[in-house]
Parts: sequence; structure tokens; C-alpha cells
Amino acid sequence: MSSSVIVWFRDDLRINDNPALLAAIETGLPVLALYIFDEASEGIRPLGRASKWWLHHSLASLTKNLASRGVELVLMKGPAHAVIAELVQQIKPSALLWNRRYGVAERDLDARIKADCLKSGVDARSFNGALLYEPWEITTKTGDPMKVFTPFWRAAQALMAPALPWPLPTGKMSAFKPSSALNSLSLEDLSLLPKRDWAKHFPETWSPGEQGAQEKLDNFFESAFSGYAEGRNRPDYRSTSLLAPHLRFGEISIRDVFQRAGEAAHLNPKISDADLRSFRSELGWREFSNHLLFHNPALASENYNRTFDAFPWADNAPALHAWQRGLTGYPIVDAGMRELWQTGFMHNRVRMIVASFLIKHLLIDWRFGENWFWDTLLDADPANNAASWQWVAGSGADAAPYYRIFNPMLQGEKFDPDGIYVRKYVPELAALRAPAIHTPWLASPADLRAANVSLGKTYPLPIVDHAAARERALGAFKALKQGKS
DNA sequence: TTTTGAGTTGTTCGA
DNA sequence: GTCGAACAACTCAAA
Repeated sequence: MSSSVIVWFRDDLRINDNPALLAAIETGLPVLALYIFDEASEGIRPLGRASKWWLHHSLASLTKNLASRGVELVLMKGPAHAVIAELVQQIKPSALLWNRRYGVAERDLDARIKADCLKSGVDARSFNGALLYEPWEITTKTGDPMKVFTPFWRAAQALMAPALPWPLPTGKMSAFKPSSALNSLSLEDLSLLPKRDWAKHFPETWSPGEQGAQEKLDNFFESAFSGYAEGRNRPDYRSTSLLAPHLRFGEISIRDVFQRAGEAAHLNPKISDADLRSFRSELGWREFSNHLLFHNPALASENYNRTFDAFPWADNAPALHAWQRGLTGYPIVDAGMRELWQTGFMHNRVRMIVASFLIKHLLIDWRFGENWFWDTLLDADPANNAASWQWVAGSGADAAPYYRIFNPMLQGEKFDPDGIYVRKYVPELAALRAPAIHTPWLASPADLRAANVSLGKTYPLPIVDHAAARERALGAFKALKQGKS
């Protein structure tokens, strides 16, 4: 007779409001908590370097949190179906439970494992632990997937209020003790940390795990939530929640975030309806991205709008490299790219500016940007990253029109008016006064000397001219549009 | 089936 | 300095 239940953790590294874990506890059977580091299964995109750093620390945190409830997190490595088949063979559990992922390779893998389990008499069940709404729940009146955000989000919220978070049963869980030793690995065996010390400053900003996530949420409610509707555009001060990487790895429940935002807004009269709506709509974009990914599995690699397949992208390795390193000569762009490199994160407003610059000023294929973000962003998410890059490129759903080309000088002056953000990440310009800090090539020789800036030496001249690049992009995108008909 | 209103985040130009 | 229009029509979603 079987006597245990396996909870397979994936992108849900938390114990609070975790439907699969709760279901496992409710069976009353001893629980085995499992994580499989899988880079071997067909079609699964390997994590970027930043994500691996995060995963390492997040697993350490989950291990601790589970241990405090009496359960060990078992770590394994390899193609998930093989690992699970062997484990099932060894311990003969009565059930295997997990929370869903929405990429096609992940779904195929899960379906295969579910079928395997059913053949072996193991009850395999999946739950929604990642989204407010399942991607297939939201449709047009005719049953088709949605392609525009606003109707999508309206329909989602009209469908029903998102489910409330579940309280976790208190006390110790019943832990499964295997009779023979499991093939489990140590965290170090997974080799997730980078070899060079590129990530050494990440801990100044980040503390992966459930506690870190809750702290970020509380901080946000106390400081940036009031005025969020406007303030969220400002990279020069802490104006956003910083929850993205925690949400990426499921360290905090989206239902918890949604619900508690409502409570915080209710309690604090300084938080306006617009602030709440605005914050929740960001969660809505996360839902929308997953909706798009679910219905368009190739979202990260193929143009959603196939018209863009004919776009003549530039092959420009030096420009791509300058962009990646934050050496384009446009201070707000360079500050963003260096914030990314140094902290594993970039403010949302600046993400749009740097993405627009890569795509429209440099005419470089959005997929190069998507890949760089995938590798360097701690919150690199299969749905959000792909959907957002396509949105900026104009190839995505509900995308920006082609003539929307961000002016990096203007954006800098508007959203970083005192140059605080640029100064922080581009220290070689720190002594330049605003607004000249956003246009160093226009500063007088005397001002440059006084600020110790030598253009072309201590800081690059712009690698493209804004006005010329803008005209070039307008022409290229216009031609694409006309070529279609 | 046809019609209608609407669509995250911008920039530039000219009055 | 401020403000509205143009950019360019197109697609989506619902009535």
C-alpha cells in the first residue's frame, strides 16, 4: 500500500498559498518535497545566469522554510520524466502534485509525466499556483484568445474576483522518510552560481525567498504604493515594487499580492483608486503575457505578427556589444544597461527606453535583446520577457505603433530630471549638471572639463545620431507596412 | 454580417 | 512655453 505524496516544486518556491503543497498536506500522507534541476528535457529553455543565481538562493531559502516544518527538500538533477520515473519506482508514492507552468515544452513534459504516473497507479494532479486566472479562462465572446490588453483585463476581472489566498495549516508537516537512501544532491552539486564574481552586488538589493518577497511587498505598501500611478515611471527613486523576481520564482503568491494590495489601499487613504488600479493592471500584464504564451508557444522566438518576418534587421555586432555594456553614448540608455549588469534588474521605464533604442535606433532584432535580458535579468520570465520585447518591437499583441520611438534625451529629462539615476550608474558623468547630463555631447568644453569628462575617452560619443536613426527607423518600418499589402 | 468604438507607457511640428 | 494634430490606418472585440 502506497504511503506518501510527492510535491514537485518548480516555479512555486514557497510554502504559503501553494495549492499543490496544501493539497498534499490535506491527504494526510507523509510529504516528500522535490525539486528537479532540469536542463536536459527536450525544448526546455535553460535558465540564464542571473536566474540561476536567484534559483540557488531561493532553493536555499525554501530548504530552510520546509525544514522548519519538518520536511526536507530533496534536490535532483536531470530530465524530469526520467528522474520522476525512477523515484516513483523507488518509493511508490500514492500521488504526485505540482503547480502548472504555461510554456509548451513544460506542458508537454507534464502531460508525459502525468500519463506515466497514471500507468503506474500514481495519482498525478496539477494546480494553478502562478496566475490569478488560467490563460484559457479568458476568451472573446466567440471563444477565441484575446489579443488586446484592455478588453482582456476587463474580461478577466468581470469573470470573477481572483481566488483568495489559502491559509497554510499551522504546525509541522508529516515528512516522508524513505527506507532506502534517495539519489538526492546538495545545492552546490547543481553549480548554479556564476564562476566570476559578477553577482557580488546582487545581495545588496535582493534577498531571494519568501521572507525577502514579503519584505519587498511590505516596503512597497509603506513607501511607493501611494502615488504609484505617476511615480512608477521614475527610475531616480524607489518607485516600483521590485517584486518581479520573487513572482518569477513563485516565492510569493500572485493572489496574495492582488488581495493585499486591495487591503493596503483600503487602509491607507493616501493610496488612490488610480494607484491601486495601476498596480493591479501591472499584474494584469503578467496575466496577459501568460495568456499570449499559452496560445502562442513560440512567443520568445517567432514574431507574433508574421509581417515582421520580412523586417531587414541590421547585423551589427559592435553596436549590440556597446548596448549590452552600456556604452552607447546615451546616458539614460547606458545607465539602464549598467543597472541591469550590476543589480540584475532594470526599472520598467528604462527597460522600454533601452529596448526601443536597440530595436529602433540600432535596428537590431528584438530577439538579441530578449536573449540578453533572459541571461542577465533576475526576473527573466518566459512569458513577460518575450511578450514585452515583442510589444516594443511592434511585432507583438497590442503593440506599440512603429512611429513610437523613444527619444533618449527627452526621456532622461522627463523621468530623471535631476540626473540622479544616470549619476548612480554612469559615475564618469556624475559631475555634470542636469539637464546636460542627458546630453553630454552638447555640453560646453568648459563644462566637460570641469566635470572631468572627456568625450570619446572617459565616456563615448553617441554611437548613432538620434534624428538620423529615427528617420531611418521610420522608413524601415513604413516599408515593412507597405510591403505587406 | 456589419458597424462602431477603442486601443499602456511617444515625438515632433507648427500655431 | 503650451497645446493639439499628425503620425497611418489597422485590428480587435462587442453590439
